Amino acid sequence: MKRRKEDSVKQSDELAQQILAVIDAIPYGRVATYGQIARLAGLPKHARLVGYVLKHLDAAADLPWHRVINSQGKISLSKLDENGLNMQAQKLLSEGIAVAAGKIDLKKYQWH
DNA sequence: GATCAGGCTCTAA
DNA sequence: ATTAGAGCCTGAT
Repeated sequence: MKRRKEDSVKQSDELAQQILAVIDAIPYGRVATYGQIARLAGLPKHARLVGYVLKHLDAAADLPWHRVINSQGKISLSKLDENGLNMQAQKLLSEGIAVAAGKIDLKKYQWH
């Protein structure tokens, strides 16, 4: 992360902003992959950063982080609720997105 | 600065 | 279809 001095400050902040903006734009009933989000945000190779940002900055924001999955259509997190079920999968299911064995059919639900 | 780790991705086996 | 290894980049120590 070394850039021109003028950018260095807002750089990281903007990256997060862009990422969040893209995620926020994911429509109901649709999902997107980390890589896709990174690309749309203008960050072709920062798929991991997307995950990182979400993990740390989702609490207060009302972002549909559950609509973000990896390129294989799987859920990477293993956050479980009191019933031992995957929270993300539940949110997706309640939006009408089919989740079979932790996997989602990208052909049908991926956002373009 | 040098190092490490991470909700990833791509390709090959 | 699943797994393993290498690549990429950033934020945190």
